[in-house]
Amino acid sequence: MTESVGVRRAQAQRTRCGVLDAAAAVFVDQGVQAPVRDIAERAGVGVGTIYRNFPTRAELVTAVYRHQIDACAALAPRLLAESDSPFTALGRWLDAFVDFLVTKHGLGAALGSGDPGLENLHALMLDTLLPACESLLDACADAGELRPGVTAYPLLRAVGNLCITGPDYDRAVARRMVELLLAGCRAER
Amino acid sequence: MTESVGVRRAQAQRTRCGVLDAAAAVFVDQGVQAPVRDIAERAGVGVGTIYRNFPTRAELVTAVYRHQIDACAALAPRLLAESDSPFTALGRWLDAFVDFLVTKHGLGAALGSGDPGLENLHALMLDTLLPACESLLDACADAGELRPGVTAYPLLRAVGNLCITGPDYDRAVARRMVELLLAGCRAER
Amino acid sequence: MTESVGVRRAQAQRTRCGVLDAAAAVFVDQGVQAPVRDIAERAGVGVGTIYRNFPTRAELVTAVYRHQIDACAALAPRLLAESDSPFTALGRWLDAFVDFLVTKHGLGAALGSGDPGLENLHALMLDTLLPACESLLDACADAGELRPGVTAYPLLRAVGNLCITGPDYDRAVARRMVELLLAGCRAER
Amino acid sequence: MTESVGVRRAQAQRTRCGVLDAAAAVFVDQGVQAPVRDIAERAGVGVGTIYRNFPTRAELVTAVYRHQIDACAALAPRLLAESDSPFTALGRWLDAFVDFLVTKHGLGAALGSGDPGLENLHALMLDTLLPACESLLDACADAGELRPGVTAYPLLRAVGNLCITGPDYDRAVARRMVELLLAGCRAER
DNA sequence: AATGAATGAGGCTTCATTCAT
DNA sequence: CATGAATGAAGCCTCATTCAT
Repeated sequence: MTESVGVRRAQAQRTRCGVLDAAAAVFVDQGVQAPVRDIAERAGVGVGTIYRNFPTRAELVTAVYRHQIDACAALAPRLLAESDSPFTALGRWLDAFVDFLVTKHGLGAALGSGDPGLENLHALMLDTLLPACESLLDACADAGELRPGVTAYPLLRAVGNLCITGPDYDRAVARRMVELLLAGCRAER
Repeated sequence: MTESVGVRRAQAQRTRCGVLDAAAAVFVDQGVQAPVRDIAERAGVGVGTIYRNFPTRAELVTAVYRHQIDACAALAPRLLAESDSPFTALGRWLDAFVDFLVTKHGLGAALGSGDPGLENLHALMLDTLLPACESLLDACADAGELRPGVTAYPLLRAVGNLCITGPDYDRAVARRMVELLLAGCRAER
Repeated sequence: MTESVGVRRAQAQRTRCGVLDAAAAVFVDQGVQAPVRDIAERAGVGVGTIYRNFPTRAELVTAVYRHQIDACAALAPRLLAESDSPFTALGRWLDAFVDFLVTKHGLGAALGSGDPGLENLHALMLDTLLPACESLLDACADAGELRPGVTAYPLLRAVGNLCITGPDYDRAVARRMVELLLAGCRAER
Repeated sequence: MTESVGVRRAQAQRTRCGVLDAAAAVFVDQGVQAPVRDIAERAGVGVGTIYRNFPTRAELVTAVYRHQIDACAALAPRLLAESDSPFTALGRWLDAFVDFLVTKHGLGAALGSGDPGLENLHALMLDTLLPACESLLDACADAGELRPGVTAYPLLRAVGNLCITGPDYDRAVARRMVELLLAGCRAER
């Protein structure tokens, strides 16, 4: 009896993961505004299942990106330890962030859209990425490598915006633009 | 007879302008994907009138922004003549561009959306703003003030993206980020 | 003064004819349900002018075909006089009718549609073509060439229906089918 | 679990049938171009249900008539076996076809409309009725009862057209006209 | 009498969301 | 828990018709 409950829970967990995978894939293809039914189909479940697990679209979007966001945040201290200078670490970390954003296209637009239902995601990113970014910026500032007044939140938002790609403005271009922005953040010598 | 036709035409022209004003206002509130009916209501006309004057949404969007785009483009040579250095002129011109984009927020998102059908607008901006920006960049390059490899199109797209504002990321922040990007475009000494 | 009234009337008459010509042409291209605006454009007038002259679509349709209907009716006595036998005359007359119907495609469908607003046209055809057809049938009956029980009205309706053409069922096929129907109407020997 | 799914499917099937019945009824009243909403209302369902089951109007129309078309086609060999002569069988079969067409009046018009998108229906009729008719015609030809050059497709189209009924041109008249057409198809002795 | 701008009803279609099984 | 059929609001667009000039 207790066991069967465990089995059921495990099954539910697997369903949930399947939905997340499907949603991630569909978001790549169609953006975060993709029809719920498309996600359900890709996951091989009914739409009701999506709604049970993620009553709002924002919750789904948030859940989809939580893992990657966590991974990205966890990267910061590692890069800081590995790199020659804090500023180099910051550059590498932003590269990773760009990769994350550009791969999941539609996310950048979603973040920038000001959609009130996406505040969860926004909050999530703030909660995890902001501290990570701040730690890097602090290190840069301590090393005298950072132009004064550069703060984490606007920087992340700016990078997020720069990663809204399209035809003629692809990942490579986005990276280049982030590079330029970063160059502008370096303390003048 | 001829006169009354003229009167009618004038009235139609006024209607058309009313639609453009309404559309501009609604675009600010809701973005360029706002329902046609909302625009019609704000303009105090029927939806049919919108469709009569602007058969496709792209034509409406384009018309809404055409004047301001033209004005912005015309600013480039003037600033170039007035300013101490080409790079200063570029900075001022981008400020004007930012003002334009931020005021009409939704335009940035529209440009970044990759929505086919908005290619008219895209083309319009390329046709008018790209040459303006290029003239400034060329002048900067001639003066040795520009980091090699910075070109007009990605720069405009990037600035457009940086101007997608929201709560906690307003016009002032956007300006600041564009400033940093621009700083990154300056040739290192 | 009286003259200028005459001039105005003549002008109005010309306008009316222009509309009729345009409508006829548009009906050939798009059928009798073509948008009023298309007709107005083709005629080079405003839609208001159409409505002034032909308050209902049925009146316009009727007017468009009146001349040709009259001509077709007038053909009957001529063919009867020219032909070897009344049945031959009937065949030729139906050929002319088929040509009329098929050329103005959409008319057949219109007649068969049972559209209550097209009863004028229906009445017109009855008033003019029915007597013509009856005269031919009577002559055939007198000559003993007609299967008993064949009457004008159903025959005209049937021919009208047979002339609803489409891809893979064109004028030539329609003619052939009318021929077969006619063959079925000939008295058995 | 499996059972409840079965119940749901059965319910869905009943809904589907209800839609088909409603559509058939509405088509009789208003023709196959009737507004989707009218069909939905008559069926007591939402418009979405119509679109779920029949994404295009053509699919709906096709489904509505499929059963009867199949039944009609299946009649051909039976009549051929039962009847004295192939030509008699052909006559009886066309009678059945006429009954089918006249009862669902709107079908004839649909077939004759040339509306693209209704090609499914067209194809369906070709696929099922054409071979049936051809088998009868072949038998007639073998028996020397058929006028040379009479083929199935135009004949079916012609009969379809003859069955576009209206006031003063009802089922009985349509039958009579088809009889005459058929008489014209009989080989002359 | 002619014009054509404006209107808005009406039809189409999509999809987020609910709920009975 | 999962399902997916059903719903209907919401957008889109077309065009018949009116009416001020």
